[in-house]
Amino acid sequence: MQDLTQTFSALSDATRLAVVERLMAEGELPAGNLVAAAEMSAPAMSRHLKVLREAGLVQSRVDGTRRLYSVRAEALQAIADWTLDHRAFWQAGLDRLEAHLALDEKE
Amino acid sequence: MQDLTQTFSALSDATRLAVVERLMAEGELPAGNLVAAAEMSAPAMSRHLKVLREAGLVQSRVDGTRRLYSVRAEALQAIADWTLDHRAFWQAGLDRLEAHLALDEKE
DNA sequence: TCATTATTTAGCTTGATCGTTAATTAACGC
DNA sequence: GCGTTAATTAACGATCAAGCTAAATAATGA
Repeated sequence: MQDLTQTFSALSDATRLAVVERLMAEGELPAGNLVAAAEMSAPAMSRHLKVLREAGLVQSRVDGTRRLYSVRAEALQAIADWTLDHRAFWQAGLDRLEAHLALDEKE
Repeated sequence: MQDLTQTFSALSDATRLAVVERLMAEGELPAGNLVAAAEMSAPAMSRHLKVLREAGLVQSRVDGTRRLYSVRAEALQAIADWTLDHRAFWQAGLDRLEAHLALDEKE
């Protein structure tokens, strides 16, 4: 991973954010599957995936003729850590973090 | 606040990320102070502040001839919430979140 | 009101980003 | 090896981001 600005830059595009969210929800997916979901040519998606790769947000592995993409936890950790470092700011008064975690417990 | 991509886009520039971090650390500051810290013309910084304002990351209030800028907690919350929504991903195995919070306790 | 200080807006230039189609690389099965 | 499928790279055009200088706006204070 590099600096946070590169991570944020990678996530500043709707297509790329959607890809990351989908990979987090569904796990490893081939590039072709991601192309099919986005209304976009394969080369365009390939370029987006390259941006995500270079930012350290996703990784790919070869599976026959396909390339399976998945999210790199470290990159997400970096963002989470940043928000936690500045928790004093967004946590004003009531403990939102606790509330959020409590919500998870119920699920 | 709008969508997360706009928030991420605003933070994808080193100057703007530095401004946000400084405002979080030092609180409300006049635009001129932010210009002085960055090696950049006043118009350039003004434009950056506009981007941050439009993304909902900062707010400004008038103080005589100056404008005092500060961070909007809601925007930071939005990012924190997003990471927490996908906590299952970056939290792999050991509880990093707990570790981070425990660190805060010590301070 | 007039000069000063603080900040933003306007106009311009340069470089990056995002999409397209066409061509290339890589791995598989026959 | 050859054709097929999957994905990337190349090359191009259009739009957007970020810097600058100069000009405009806003509030203060003599």
